[in-house]
Amino acid sequence: MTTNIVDRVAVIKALAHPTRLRIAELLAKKTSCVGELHQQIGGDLSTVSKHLTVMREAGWLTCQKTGLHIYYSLACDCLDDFLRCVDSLSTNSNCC
Amino acid sequence: MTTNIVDRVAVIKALAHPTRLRIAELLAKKTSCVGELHQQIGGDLSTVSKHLTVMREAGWLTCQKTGLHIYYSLACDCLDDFLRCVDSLSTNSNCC
DNA sequence: TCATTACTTGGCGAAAATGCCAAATACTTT
DNA sequence: AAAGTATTTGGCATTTTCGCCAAGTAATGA
Repeated sequence: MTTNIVDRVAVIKALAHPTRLRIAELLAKKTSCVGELHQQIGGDLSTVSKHLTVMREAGWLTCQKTGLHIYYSLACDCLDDFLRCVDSLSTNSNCC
Repeated sequence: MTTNIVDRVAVIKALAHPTRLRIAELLAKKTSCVGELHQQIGGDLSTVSKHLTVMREAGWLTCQKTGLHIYYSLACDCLDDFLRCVDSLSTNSNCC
């Protein structure tokens, strides 16, 4: 199958937001439910929930329902590689 | 220095667009000027130019002026790793 | 200097993303 | 069944992004 550029963009876009990137970092450390993430992040709980939906639909997260809680986890083990690449890009370009 | 989440998001966001991702792929194969990229991509030339500015300011691109042309190149060697991570995420999540 | 080629910048309407509130759903406990 | 807890969904105003057009800048050549 051909690598669809639309799917790729959806994945990348799902991390192209400060709150969602923060969520990814938090979930890389510890599987959590929406309420726990909300405590770290602030703002509206429903906003956090919607960010989680975006990330889950893009493929970054898996989730598991246990009683009243829904626990979210990072679905990949490549976030460090991904961010290593991101951090390697210098913003101060000596260009034309 | 602390890794600033705002800078990271700017880098990620710069690739979170179908045309810009396409540009990254094209430039990974071959250093090109705006006109050459425009031939591959279509649309308005000024739009392509603006996408290049976004990518350059984020750090993805370097550029070099030679006469009338401005040649753009990928500034990193980690695009493959980056995309490998992106492609590893399955969209069809078997979640709640 | 004038015309041409290559590219960028300004501006603006259209589309998409964001965040908050209110309401709805789902499960548990009493 | 009713109340309580955890989370999602709907809706909407605000902000951001996008793409095209027109105009501007920069280097080259006649």
